[in-house]
Amino acid sequence: MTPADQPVFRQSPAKRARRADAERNRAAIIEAAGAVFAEQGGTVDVREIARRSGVGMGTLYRHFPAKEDLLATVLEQEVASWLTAAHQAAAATEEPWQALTVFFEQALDILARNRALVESYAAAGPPACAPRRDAVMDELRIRCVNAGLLRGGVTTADLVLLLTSLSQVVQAADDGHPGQWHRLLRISLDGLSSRHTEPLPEPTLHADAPGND
Amino acid sequence: MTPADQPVFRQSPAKRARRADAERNRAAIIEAAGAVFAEQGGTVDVREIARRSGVGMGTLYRHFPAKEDLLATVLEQEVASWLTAAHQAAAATEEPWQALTVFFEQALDILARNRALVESYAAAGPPACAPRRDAVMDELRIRCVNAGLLRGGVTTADLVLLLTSLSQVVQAADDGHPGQWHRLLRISLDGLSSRHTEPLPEPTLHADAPGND
Amino acid sequence: MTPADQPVFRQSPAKRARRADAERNRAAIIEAAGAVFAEQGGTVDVREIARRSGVGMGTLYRHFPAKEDLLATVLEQEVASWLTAAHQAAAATEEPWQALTVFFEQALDILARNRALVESYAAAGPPACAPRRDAVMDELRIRCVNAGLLRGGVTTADLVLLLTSLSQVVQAADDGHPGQWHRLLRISLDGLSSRHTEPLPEPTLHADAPGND
Amino acid sequence: MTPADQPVFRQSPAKRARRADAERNRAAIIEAAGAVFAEQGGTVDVREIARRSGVGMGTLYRHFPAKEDLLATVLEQEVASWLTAAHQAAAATEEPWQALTVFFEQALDILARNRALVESYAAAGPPACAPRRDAVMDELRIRCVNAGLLRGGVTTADLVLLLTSLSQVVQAADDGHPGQWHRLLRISLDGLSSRHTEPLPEPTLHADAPGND
DNA sequence: CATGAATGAGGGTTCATTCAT
DNA sequence: AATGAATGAACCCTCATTCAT
Repeated sequence: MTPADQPVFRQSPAKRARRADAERNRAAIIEAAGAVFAEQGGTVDVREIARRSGVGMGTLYRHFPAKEDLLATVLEQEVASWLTAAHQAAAATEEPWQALTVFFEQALDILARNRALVESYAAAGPPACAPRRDAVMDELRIRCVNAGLLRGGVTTADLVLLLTSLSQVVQAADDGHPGQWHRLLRISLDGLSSRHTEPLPEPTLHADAPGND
Repeated sequence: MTPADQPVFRQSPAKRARRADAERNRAAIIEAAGAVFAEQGGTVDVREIARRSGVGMGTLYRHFPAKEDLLATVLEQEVASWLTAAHQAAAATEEPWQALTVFFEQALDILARNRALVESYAAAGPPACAPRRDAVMDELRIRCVNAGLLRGGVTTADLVLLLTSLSQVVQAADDGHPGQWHRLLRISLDGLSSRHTEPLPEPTLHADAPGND
Repeated sequence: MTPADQPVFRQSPAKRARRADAERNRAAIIEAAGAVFAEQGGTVDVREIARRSGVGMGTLYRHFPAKEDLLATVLEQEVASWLTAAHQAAAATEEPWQALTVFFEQALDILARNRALVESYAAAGPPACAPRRDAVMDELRIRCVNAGLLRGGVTTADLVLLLTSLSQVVQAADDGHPGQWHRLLRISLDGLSSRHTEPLPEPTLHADAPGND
Repeated sequence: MTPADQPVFRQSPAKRARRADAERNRAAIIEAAGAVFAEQGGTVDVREIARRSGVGMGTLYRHFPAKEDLLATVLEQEVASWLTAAHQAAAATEEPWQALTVFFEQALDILARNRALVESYAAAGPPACAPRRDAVMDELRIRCVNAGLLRGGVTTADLVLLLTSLSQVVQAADDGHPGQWHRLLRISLDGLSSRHTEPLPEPTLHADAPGND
C-alpha cells in the first residue's frame, strides 16, 4: 500500500494497466479472427470476428485499420509460430531426411485446419514470412544434400512449391478421405530422393514438351 | 395472319425458332462465362458474364437459376472436353509412362490458364465429372501397372490427389517463375515410379475411389 | 389487335417501355434527391433519398454510381433550369438595371430554399454550370455598361462573387428575418451603380490596406 | 510529503494543482481546437483535436461534454478577442467611415483564415457573441450616421448581414483570386454611403437587432 | 481527474437474384 | 422467351461519445 514498493516504475502501472487490457483485447481479436479465418476463410464478415472476440467494431478497427491488416497479422503470427515450432522440431531430429519429412507433416497438419492460411498460399503467402520460411527450408535442404540424400539440382524454391502444392490439397482431400495427403507427401518426397539422378527441367526455360533425358 | 404456311405443325416454327435462339443464347452464355471464369475466377460479377454473352440478366437466369449452376455447367463442359482430348492423347501414346506424363502436362497446361477450374479443384472438383476423370486416370494407371512401371499400392485416388495438388500451383508459381511446376511434376511422377518399393501409408479407412488390387 | 397498326416501330415499344419506366425512376430519384438535398444539404443519408424516391438502393446506384454523381446531377439540373428562366426573364426586361436586379432577386429566391445549392456555391459551384452562368451574367453586365448604368471597372467576376456572397446569407437570415437580404441586395447593387466613380482595388494585387483613392 | 509548506489550506495544494492542471489542459484544448477548426472546419474528427492538444479524449469530454460545446467555446473566444481588437481599432480611428472600413477589413481578414468561423456565420454565428458584436457595429454605425456619411435607414442588422455575406466569400474566392473580396467590400460599403438616398426595402416585421432611429 | 481504449449506430457501396415489360 | 431495371441484404469502415483503469 505504501508507494515504497514501486520505487522504480512510477508511471508504469497506469500505462501498463491500459495496455494490458488493450493487449488482451488485441489478443482476443487475433484469436477469434484466427479461428474464424481458419474455419471460413478470408472472406468472412468482420462483424463475425467482432462478435466472437467480444469486442465492438470500433475496437477491432482501432487495432487493425483494415480487414486486410487483421488478416495479414493473423496469418503472419500463425506462420511465425509454426516456423518456430518447425525450427525446433528440425533441430531435434538427427536424421536429415526424417527432419524434412517431419517438417512437411507438421506444416500440412496445420494447413489442413486453416482455410485462410491455405488461401494465402495460393497468393504466395504473407510476404513478410517468406524469407524466414525459406531459411528454415533451406537449412533442411542443405542437411539432406550434405547427407547425400537429396536429388541433385533440387532448390529451395522447389521445396516451397511442393509445400504450396500440397497445402491446397489437405482440405479438399480431408472431406471423406482424411489423411490421404500423407500418401501424396510420401510419393513427392520419394521423388526428391537421391535415388533419382535424372536432371530436372530447367526452371527458366519453360519447355512445354516433357522430355529432357 | 393465316397459319397456312405451316400446315402440319401449327406452333412448331415459333417454338423451333425459340429453341434455336435459346440454344444459341445458352451457348453464348456458356462461352462467355467460360472465358470470364477462367480469367477472373468464380467470384466475378454476373453482370460481366451477361455483358460478354450479349444477353440480359433475365436470359442468363432463365438458363441457369443460380450463378453456381452456370459455374458448374461451364466447368463440367470444360472438364468433359479436356477428358475427351486426354483420352485421345492417351490412346495415341504407346508408352504407358509417357502417356501418364503427357496426361498431367496437358491437364496442368489447361489448368494454368483457368482460374475457376483450379478453384473447383480446391473444392473437390465438379462432382459430375469425377467418375469419367477417374476412369481415364484409372486406365492410365493400369497401363503403367501392367508395364511394371508404377510403384506398388498407388491408387487412382492418389493420382487424382496429385493432380489436384499440382493444379493449385500452376498459377501461383507462374508469377515470376513460369513453368516451374514442370519440375515439381517431374519430381512427383518420379516418386510414383516402381523404383520405389516401400509401401505407402494406409488410406485410413473408406476409400471411395476405384480400387488398386 | 392486328399488328398492322405498328408497321414502323417494331422493337421500339418494348425498348421504349423499359426506358420510360427507368426514366421515370431516374426522374423520381432526381426529384426526391433535389428535395432532400435542398432541405438537409449534401450530407443526407443516401437511404433517405432512396426511401423518398420509392426505389431501392440498387436502383439509385444504377443511375448514379456514387452519391456525389447524384448530387452533381441534381445541382447541375437545378442550375440549368434556373439559368434558362433567368435568361428568359432578362430578355423580357427592357430596362438593363432592372434586368440585373431581377436576376439577383430570382437567383437568391431559389437559393433561399436550397441548402445544397448554397453549399455548392461555397465550393465554387458545380463546375459544369459556371460558364453558362457567367455568360448570362456577362450579358446583363454589358447591357448595364452600355446604358452607362454600371460603375467603371466592374467585372463579371465581381458580379459572380456578389452572388456567391449573397447566396450564403439568404438562409441564415431567413431564420427570423425572412427577406432581410432584399435590403442587402439593394445596398450592394447601389454600390455597383455608375454613381460611384472611384476605381476599385486591383484584383491581382491583394493589398491588405484599404486605401486606393 | 508533509503539507508543511501550505499550513493554512489542508487540501488545497492537491486541489490547486489539479485546478491549475485542468486549466492548462482546457487552454491547450481550446488552442488546438481553434487551430484545427480554423484549418479544417467544424467537421474534423475530435481525435485530431485531442491529439494536437496533447490530452486524452476523456479530458476533452470532461471539459466539453459535446463537440459542439467545444466549437461554441472556441468560436466565442475568438469572436471576443476579435471584438476587443476591433473596438480598439475603432477607437483609434478618427474618421468614422474609415473606422467602419477598417472594421470590415479586419474582420474579413480574420475570417479568411478561419473556416469554422465562417461556417458559424452561415448558422447565424455563435449566439452568445452577437450582442457585443452588435454593440461594436452599432457604435460604428452611429458615428457614420452622426457624420452624415451613412445612407438613411441602414440598420445594424444590415451591417451584420453584410458581414455575414462577405464572410462566406473570403475563402471561396481565395482559390485563384486572392483578395478579390476587397473589391466586393468596397462596392458594398459604397452602397451604404449617404450618396444613396433611396429608401431600402422594409424589413418585413419583427427586427430583433438594435434599432436605427 | 486524466487517459485512451471501447462502443455501435450509421454511412457509402456492391451484387446475386427477381420481375415488370 | 428476352430484356435489363429494380431489389435490398450485406459488406467494409468512421467517428461522436462513454467508461474502465
